[in-house]
Amino acid sequence: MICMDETKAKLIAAAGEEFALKGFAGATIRSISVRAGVNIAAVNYHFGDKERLYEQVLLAAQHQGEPLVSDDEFFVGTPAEQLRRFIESFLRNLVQVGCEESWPRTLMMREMIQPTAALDVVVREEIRPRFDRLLTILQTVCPEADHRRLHMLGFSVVSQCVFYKTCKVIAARLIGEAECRSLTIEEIAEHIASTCLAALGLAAPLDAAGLGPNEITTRTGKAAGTCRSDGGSLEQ
Amino acid sequence: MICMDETKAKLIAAAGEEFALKGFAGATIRSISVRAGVNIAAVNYHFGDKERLYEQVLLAAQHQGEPLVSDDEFFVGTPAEQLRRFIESFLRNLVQVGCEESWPRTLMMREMIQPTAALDVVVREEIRPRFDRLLTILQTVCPEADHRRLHMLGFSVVSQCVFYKTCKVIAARLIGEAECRSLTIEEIAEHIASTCLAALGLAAPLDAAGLGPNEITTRTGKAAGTCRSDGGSLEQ
DNA sequence: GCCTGTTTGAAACAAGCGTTTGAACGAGGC
DNA sequence: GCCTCGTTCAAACGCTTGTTTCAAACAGGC
Repeated sequence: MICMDETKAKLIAAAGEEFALKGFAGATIRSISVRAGVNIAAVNYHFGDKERLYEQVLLAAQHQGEPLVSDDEFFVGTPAEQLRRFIESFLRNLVQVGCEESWPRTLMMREMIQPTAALDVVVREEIRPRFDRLLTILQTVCPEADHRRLHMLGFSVVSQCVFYKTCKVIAARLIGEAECRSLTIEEIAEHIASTCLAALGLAAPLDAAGLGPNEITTRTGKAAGTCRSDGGSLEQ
Repeated sequence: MICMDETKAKLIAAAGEEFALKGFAGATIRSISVRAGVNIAAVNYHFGDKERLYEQVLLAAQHQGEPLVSDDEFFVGTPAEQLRRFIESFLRNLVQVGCEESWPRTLMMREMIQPTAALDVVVREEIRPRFDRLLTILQTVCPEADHRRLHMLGFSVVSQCVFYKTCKVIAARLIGEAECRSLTIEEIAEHIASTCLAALGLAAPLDAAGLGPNEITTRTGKAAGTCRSDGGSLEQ
């Protein structure tokens, strides 16, 4: 009884990376054991079999992100400010969890293709609370919208964030590895936030918002007629 | 020499579904052969080995979607109309290709997690041409935007479409299987298009656009100060 | 120091994998 | 009719997989 918990922890960490990298079927308990630096039999001794190891890995991955802040901490400032904060923390949480190319989120992507029972748990305990809060923000902005519309609005917000995780390899091939790596979380968050706020009418439209305040009224004629009298400042 | 091409085609179709469902490592050439209704040895005879079968499947998947229309056919109407058409055809192409839960797109999702050399080919021949056209539309709308901004704008558009494929299982768990299935491609496309157009200043903001024209000026005070004098009609 | 229960180690297990084999099959040319 | 060539088939081949085994190593209680 020297270091049972240490062996278990090493196995879960190694298995997380292996499963994320090669998938459940592709990863072997031999390669996992080697990566963890423990004996093959340890998997069977501590977890029973490969499948139960995978379950434990998913449960562990679930708790790797930032913990949910309290409602009082979350709903401060204007809806626009809340949305900005939501987007930035969501984005940050997506990209850099656990590092090693964020294996908990990669595992999540695999669950989206081939869901197991663990996905329901993660959605219930991690994803839905955050999504409900987003819906609350959106409802204060669009009190007339029905459920379907609110849901699609919520999807519009999260989809733009999730994209930079799920489609990263394609984005890199489209705009080049260099430019893709040079995009900071702050820059992306700022873009997504101003896009959503502009769509919701809480900020000036995008082509104007991207410029300095002095240039906002000097557009070249495309989309003429749209009002942008307030120069991109946030309301409320 | 009875039906060699037929056997190859059956194998590729069956392998596509199996690889999409279980991944490269998870699918066995035995299960593929059974699904195709051919002998196991046919895989080795026609393709050499499992890996080269996978390559052929990806190449075949690539040509399953709608073919690229000509520039003359694509760039008709106002930029707003072009964007609407792009979004709807892109969305339609994403969701219902090849049916059987769109295995070519599912295979693509697996490539995003574990890219092979085939991904570069697909990006070069299928994805980049479409993305470049989207950028062209966006550039006519935002002539002042630099490359980085245009790229992020493009990502904002495609991400909202891609979401309904990549994150479908989570979306279904969030809003319920019933509501998720009831969302039509037309409805989603309309939502995404009006979101993007509103963000770009080519349409009225979303909360207004979702209502009838007579209700647009009677909002309840949230986000007061935003201009919506033109009542949601499209410009240009 | 010895016993007890827990944890590790190297080796072996059956099962399933991708792949190969060699015979059988069937259509066309002579 | 017979030979040839491309294709299919059932069976077998190694090899790797997940899993099990059993002896050795270990800390703590007496």
